[in-house]
Amino acid sequence: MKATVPISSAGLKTACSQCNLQELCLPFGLSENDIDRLDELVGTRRKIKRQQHLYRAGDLFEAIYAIRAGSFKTDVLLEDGREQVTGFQMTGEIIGLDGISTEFHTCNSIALEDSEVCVIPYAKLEELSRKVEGLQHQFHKVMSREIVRDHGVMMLLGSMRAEERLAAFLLNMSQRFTARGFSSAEFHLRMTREEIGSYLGLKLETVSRAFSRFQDEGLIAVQQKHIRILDGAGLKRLLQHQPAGG
Amino acid sequence: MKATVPISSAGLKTACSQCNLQELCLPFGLSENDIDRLDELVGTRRKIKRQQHLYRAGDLFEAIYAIRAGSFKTDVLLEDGREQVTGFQMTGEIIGLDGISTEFHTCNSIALEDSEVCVIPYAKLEELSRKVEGLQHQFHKVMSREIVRDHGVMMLLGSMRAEERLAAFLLNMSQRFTARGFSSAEFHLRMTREEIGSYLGLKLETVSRAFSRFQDEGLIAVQQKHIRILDGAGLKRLLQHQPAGG
DNA sequence: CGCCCTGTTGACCCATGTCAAAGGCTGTGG
DNA sequence: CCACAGCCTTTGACATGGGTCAACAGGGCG
Repeated sequence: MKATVPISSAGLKTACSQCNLQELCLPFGLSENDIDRLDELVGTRRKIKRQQHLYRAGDLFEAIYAIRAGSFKTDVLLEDGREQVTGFQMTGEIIGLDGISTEFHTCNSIALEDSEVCVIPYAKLEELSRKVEGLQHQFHKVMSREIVRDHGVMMLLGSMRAEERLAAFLLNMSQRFTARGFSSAEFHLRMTREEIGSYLGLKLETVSRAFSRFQDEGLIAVQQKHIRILDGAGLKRLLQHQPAGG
Repeated sequence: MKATVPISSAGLKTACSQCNLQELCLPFGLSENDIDRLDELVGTRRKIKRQQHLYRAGDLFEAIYAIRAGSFKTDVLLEDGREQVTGFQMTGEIIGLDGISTEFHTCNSIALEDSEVCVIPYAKLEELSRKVEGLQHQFHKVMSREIVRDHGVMMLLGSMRAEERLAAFLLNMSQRFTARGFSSAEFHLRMTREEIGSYLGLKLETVSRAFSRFQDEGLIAVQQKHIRILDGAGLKRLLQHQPAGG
């Protein structure tokens, strides 16, 4: 039952103007006119199978990517094998920005499920954003938003205790699913407990125990990767007034 | 003994083309010609006294700043009073990038000593970087470098133990002092143990103890904020092969 | 000169890591 | 369609790194 017509993984033409992810992606806030010009820019799509790398630390940087379907994690590896997951990305989000700095990627990007990205050649993006003010501004916002997000993660890792971190994580996921038109109360996590733990600076057992405790307290219902939020306000309450940890 | 001629804190004209921090700052890599055009852009300088804010979370974002003299910390505050220091900045570094995302700053920037910054009005920067390709590229690199740096901090906070964090911090400071023409082996920290601790996700007592242990082991000599690195290789060794912590 | 802020050190404790075992899901091959 | 293998998750028992609390010391500024 394989596809009888082999489809080149890099052969599909993309069109931002046709895409229903506009609101979440690089075109956000641009005029129709400007979005049409973006179409020139975004070259091809690329399919990435679950567990495969979109790029690796050390790869030459040539393009940034907009996630068209699926989801990814980015991570950094230390020589001794320790892994730090630096983020989870969903549809409409832009990845690869780390590569601009040195012309080489500094982290790995791995698909959490079969996924598809729009390839945005970076040289072309710079060129076009010199002509299209709205694009320039939106691109800067995307980068700045990444910086702000990173600061939030630092806050999480540097100042919050295990349960606060997980609560913040769940609320963040919920909000992002909502923005994509999915239920805010019920969703399917694509990553393992170990990956969540790495992101949150915790061991997988600690993550698992925190899930169990949340469930015992009636805040959520967990079944493997399937999460149902029963008491979002309760989760939010966890984020405040906690005695400072770690 | 006050200055007899009152100097407006915002009245001094800046010139990148004259500045000896070029190599570390926004002009890096630009042609002489392009740097001359930067001079139009960079409006004024502003002096900030020790402990004063350059901007606060919630302030309207209008400009980014290049540090001309002195040093700063940036931090994020939680409602319950917890503070996370997100970075320490030295001469030539650019601060304020967090504000692009929402038009409002999301963190506080506080001078660690009497300092001076060059004010770079953001609207003008976007305008000029549409005309000057090199400036555009350099600005993007600055933002990307901040993202990469943040990932490094996440690694630190998420995967390293207390002594590794401090060793990484000291090596990083050493390297940045070197880049500024100061000794790599001997320097003066501008921040308190508490601020270092907040940055590294540790309590001040833990930072103090780690300093003492490093001293006992002959890796460094500490006297208050004055640090002398005696065995840089030893510090580097601490960063590897450590059993994964926290 | 004295106060206050910063830093150091000790004793104790707790949150989270470590190690271990077992159960459930999923995918694959027979 | 079933059985098996491997991964993921959960849970328990125990260990420990770093937090907490407290006392004190040094240095700089008023």
